[in-house]
Amino acid sequence: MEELMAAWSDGSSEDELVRELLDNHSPFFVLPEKTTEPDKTSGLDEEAINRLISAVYSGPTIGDIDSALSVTPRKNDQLQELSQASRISILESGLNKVEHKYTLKIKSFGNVMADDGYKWRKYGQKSIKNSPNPRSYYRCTNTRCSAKKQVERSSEDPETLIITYEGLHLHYAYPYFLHDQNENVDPAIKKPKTTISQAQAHETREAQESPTTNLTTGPALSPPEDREGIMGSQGLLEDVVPLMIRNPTNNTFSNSSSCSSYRSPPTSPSSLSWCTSYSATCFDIGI
DNA sequence: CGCCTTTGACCGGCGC
DNA sequence: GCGCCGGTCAAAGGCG
Repeated sequence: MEELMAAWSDGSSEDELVRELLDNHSPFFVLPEKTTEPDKTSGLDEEAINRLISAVYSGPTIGDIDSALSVTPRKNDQLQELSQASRISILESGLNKVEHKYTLKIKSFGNVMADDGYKWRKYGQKSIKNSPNPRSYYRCTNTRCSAKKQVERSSEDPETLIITYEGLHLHYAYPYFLHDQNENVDPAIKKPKTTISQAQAHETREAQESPTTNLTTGPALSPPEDREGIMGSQGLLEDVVPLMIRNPTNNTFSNSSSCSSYRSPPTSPSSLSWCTSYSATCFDIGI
């Protein structure tokens, strides 16, 4: 895993990934058979890929987030409204971007936490100057994922968690690219996979749900049942609020292909889905 | 026994 | 050069 991460940290590997993306017959990345949008079946692939390629080299902006959150299936006006609400919630809830990192401030209430579906491995904890609270460092356990996050408790408000999200949950895009999941998925990847449709529904719902239900209201973090099925407990680490933003339909790789590629991680298909997740109980961050 | 956290060491960047 | 600081590594131990 370390080797893989290291290999991904240099530009040549990134270029390699881009080449993989351009190769429709790559064993790693194949184009989705079809998009969920019926009226756009031809001519999409090249355009989408081009957009994806450029996204590999650029990071998301607040505007991207805004756009991504504004996109919902057109057929569902209710979802559209929900998405708007979510968007407002997020932007008013302290989501900030600083140098390829997204910082989120949320209130934590007690120790009732929900897993966000991502497995994190803690790889460090440091005491921070001018703060009584330590900061914890987590990396996504998926070997093909560059996502990291830092969690610390605000020195001003002990109830506020400051989560800095960095990188992408690359693997969430893989169902769109893997020709045969059983064939190509790294055996080390233990995160349960869902089917494309399931993953899509999962992410879409969370993107719209969590900001309103969790970010603004804080308590009552009871996770949807089906979430438990695909994530499993993390022991000490239980993630609280899931937030996945993805552009679900109208052209698979639209603007929200705002994937951050911090430093140089090759985050290719991650353009499809980036997400923030934040977490930690008091115990979790060592308080 | 394998996976995870803990925790001090280590490293690189930066300011003096 | 030196020390500080934030980030990462990796050995050791814990736990299911």
